[in-house]
Amino acid sequence: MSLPHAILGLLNYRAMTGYDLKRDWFDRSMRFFWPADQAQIYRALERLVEHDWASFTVEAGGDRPNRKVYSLTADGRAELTHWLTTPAALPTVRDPLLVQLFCAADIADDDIARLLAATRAEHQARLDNYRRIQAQLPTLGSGKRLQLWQLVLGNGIERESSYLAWLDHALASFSGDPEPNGSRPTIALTTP
Amino acid sequence: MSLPHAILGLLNYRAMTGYDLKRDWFDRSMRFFWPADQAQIYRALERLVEHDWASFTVEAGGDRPNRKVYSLTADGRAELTHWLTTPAALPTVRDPLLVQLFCAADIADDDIARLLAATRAEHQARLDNYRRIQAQLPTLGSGKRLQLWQLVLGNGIERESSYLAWLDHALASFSGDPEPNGSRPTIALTTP
DNA sequence: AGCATATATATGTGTTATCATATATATGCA
DNA sequence: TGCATATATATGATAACACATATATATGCT
Repeated sequence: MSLPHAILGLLNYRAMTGYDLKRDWFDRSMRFFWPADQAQIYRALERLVEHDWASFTVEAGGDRPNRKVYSLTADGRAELTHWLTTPAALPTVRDPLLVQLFCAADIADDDIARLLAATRAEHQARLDNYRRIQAQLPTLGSGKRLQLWQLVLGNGIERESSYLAWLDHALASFSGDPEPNGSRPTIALTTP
Repeated sequence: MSLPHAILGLLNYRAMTGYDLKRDWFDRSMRFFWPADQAQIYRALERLVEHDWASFTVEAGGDRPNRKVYSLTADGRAELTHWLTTPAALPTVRDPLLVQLFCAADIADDDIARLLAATRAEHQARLDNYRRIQAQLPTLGSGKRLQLWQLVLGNGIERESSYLAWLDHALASFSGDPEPNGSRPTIALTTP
């Protein structure tokens, strides 16, 4: 049930339409740690209203389509506070690359190295993107909110950095070249 | 479509029933990077047969229920090789804790610290479990297969270690105590 | 004797997630 | 003029995942 709660959390910042939620939050930031498309957002809003966690008022939009502006009810605010202070289940890991490696005993080292290199490029791109966002974060908020956003972004940067370090370790053992030493952080991948 | 391919990869090791797949692979190792329950496995096997990537023979099981023993067809072997050498889409990140932190501006630091500490305990347990498995891995395989399994497990260990480092950083900024220095690896969570 | 567990497969159902399409109007650009 | 894009909501369809239950038999434990 994280999507409805995520939306509660965003509506707590300000009252919004489904369109606003998607454009201002899911397309920009939420998608990096909880993606949802338009259809999911509108259906989640319906469910929030059913639970009486949110309500909406219709604003006739002159030339534009009518806007359904959603805001939290008292129940919704209580539910949000409860959810925000209750530990959630850990995310399940589901990584196709690990499945591929697990089953790759019959694949040539060269092919494995190519697979790793291609994956590396995508993780590097992700990390670069996170760093670009990090550079402009301070212009988008301040105070505790900024602190929290930096923390969340920091998780992504840490995650991708460590994935890249692991990929480099893996690449070193499947490509002909010996592992260049000193350039990368050493990681503990062998039995202690 | 990773689950059918994962099963192709396992059937490539040896011909098996759905029950074997679950008991010997999904319950033990696959679940750490591609979980699937019994219903999903049996339905995936049906799909493999439809695609003509696998076929089965029925073994009358005397006292036990009949066994449908699945093995790869030539097409299935070709499909597996192709999949194993083709880069897959990166896993989507969907982490409830990050949603909670992103929306936690109105929550007291103490409550945030409690949330982080509870999550920390679960990630620590995961890491401990990975390390236990790592210690006994060499008894379960050898050669290239062992090398690959160590690599996959190393990914989990690296992932959880780095998540813990990030959590410690986060905890330090939300609990009263100043961050004890020197005990933890420094991570780059501030703008360069 | 009764109960849990193991072997083995099958199906029903609900929830989430993804993708596509429908509707209606306004603005800006080539 | 025409086409893409933005504003705004709604729904249909499918795939993937999760959870529960059904069936049938054997063994081992208390």
